[in-house]
Amino acid sequence: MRKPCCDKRDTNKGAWSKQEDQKLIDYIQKHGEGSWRTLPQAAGLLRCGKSCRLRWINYLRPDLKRGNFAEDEEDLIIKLHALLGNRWSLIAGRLPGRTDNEVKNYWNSHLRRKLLKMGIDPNNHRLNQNLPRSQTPDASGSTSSSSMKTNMTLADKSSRSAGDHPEVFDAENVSGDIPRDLPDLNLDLTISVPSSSLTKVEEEEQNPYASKVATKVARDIENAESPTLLLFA
DNA sequence: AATACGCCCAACCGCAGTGCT
DNA sequence: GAGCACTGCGGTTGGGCGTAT
Repeated sequence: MRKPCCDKRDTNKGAWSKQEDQKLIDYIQKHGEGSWRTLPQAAGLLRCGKSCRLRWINYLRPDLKRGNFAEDEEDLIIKLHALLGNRWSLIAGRLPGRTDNEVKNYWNSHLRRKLLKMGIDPNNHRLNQNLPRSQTPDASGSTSSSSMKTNMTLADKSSRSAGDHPEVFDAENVSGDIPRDLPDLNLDLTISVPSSSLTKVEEEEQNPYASKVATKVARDIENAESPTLLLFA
């Protein structure tokens, strides 16, 4: 039996106060991230380490981009979800300043619905035959989303490489039972990790978190069995 | 104005992965 | 190799808020 991550009797739960936020920020600015288990006590917080980590990553990190998702971010999420499924941390890793939680919430509250409205099954990114397609305004192409132009190239490529993501776009099936007016995902993924002329070390100094995520994403992509994923590299 | 309803998002929970002893 | 501690991830929950009735 695993011990709980903290003694729940002595920890606060629920929304964070400004004072708690400030304590956490101050502590991390002084000592850096990590050691989440011991951090709360060291920082004088009555919180569980996991809670501190989540608060920092999802809300307090200085490099976070707050506010609405841009259209190109939406497109990218849809494309990445088609390839990666619900691997939110990987998807968020390609969206500078966005967190996995934010992406996940945005997907569940906006993008899922948007795809459904367009007659696309958000789980497998295939056209849902039970839903009306052309009647819906979005499905007729009124959407300005660049991802919905007709282009099957990458989907074709990915068809044999879905590998451990059977839920992803399967063009082999598509060719058989999906009509040609399929709104396509234009999986031409050209967005890259924010680049700069900085060296890796300089980059890490300026933005340690983004750098860490970028490294992890690159590693995950390299390790991915699916050749499709190499397109991100 | 009061209530019901639906949506959004921060936070929690449990499990899996990884590294250390 | 086993056991443990710690971290990270994805699914889920619930409170707050806006809108509809």
